[in-house]
Amino acid sequence: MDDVKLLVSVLSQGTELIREIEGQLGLPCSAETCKLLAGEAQSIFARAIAIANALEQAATPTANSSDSPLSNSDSPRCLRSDKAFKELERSEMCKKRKNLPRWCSQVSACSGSSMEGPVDDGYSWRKYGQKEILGAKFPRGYYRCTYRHSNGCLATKQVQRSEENPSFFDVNYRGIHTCTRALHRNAAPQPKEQNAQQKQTPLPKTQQQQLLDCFRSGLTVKTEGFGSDDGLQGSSSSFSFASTAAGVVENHFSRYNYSPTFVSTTTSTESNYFPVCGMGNYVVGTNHHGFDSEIAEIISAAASATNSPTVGMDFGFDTAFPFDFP
DNA sequence: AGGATTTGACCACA
DNA sequence: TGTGGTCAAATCCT
Repeated sequence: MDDVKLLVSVLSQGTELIREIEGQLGLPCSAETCKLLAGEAQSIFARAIAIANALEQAATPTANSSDSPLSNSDSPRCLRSDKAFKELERSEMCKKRKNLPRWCSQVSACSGSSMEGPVDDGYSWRKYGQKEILGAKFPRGYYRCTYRHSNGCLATKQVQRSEENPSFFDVNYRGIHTCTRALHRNAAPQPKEQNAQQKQTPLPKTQQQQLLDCFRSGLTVKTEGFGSDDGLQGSSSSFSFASTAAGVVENHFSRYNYSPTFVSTTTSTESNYFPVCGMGNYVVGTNHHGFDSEIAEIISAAASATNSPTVGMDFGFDTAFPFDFP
């Protein structure tokens, strides 16, 4: 039942956003704001779909009653011995994690910030482990959602410094945030763990706009390794955004392990983050084909727009990948 | 004092 | 049996 409440809550947030967009429509020069809000709304509704999917899975007769990926906090703990319960919980969690969507991204260590981790991705993470990985120069850090216990959010991520370029971090995300806190990250109490790299102070609207414009103007879309229409039919596909001004932004997607690779080398000391959370919304359940076709549309639009590999950002980057500047 | 991080130990899987 | 992922007690930080 908590899951249903969560779903209602998320949908309400979406409705709020739509209202906000409506309010913006009459105002001059609000197109960009509308786009941003639309992106946010899209992300929220994708989250709602994820929750609905999870509810459906939990409702299927074959599903274990405690198999809800959203909440296991209300399992009948009192009916079992603590140790037995923990063992059972562990094995159930193990099964669940196997089915969680995964995707990875590469982010830069924010210049001027601590080198302890990549830039904020908009969510609150709590570190629960670190391990030396065989053959790897740098240890891997294990993080889970701060609201794991309160909201049953199973999202986790693994952060490891890239060996090729130690100023970048390889971040592996697992699971989708089912907590609603992330949507209100500015309002919610933030953990102190992110230190300098997490500045939660919202940017003034104009500054947000500048960042977005700056990012857009410096982006190039390259289509790599695509034949024609069958570019996405293979086992993997990729395209990249290369920022000629500020650095490189790359995305690599594959059918079974989407790997959006965002590399931001913005010189801004303000926290910025790419919507890896939004990306996650596209790998919910079995919606892979929808995501693929969306990418295919984007790529074909980019390819047909011009023979030059460089196109403007108006092909819908912020629709497919809504930005969010805290 | 409460929450976050560290780190050794445990467990599942290949 | 080795390795990666997670747990949980100890410790740190605010």
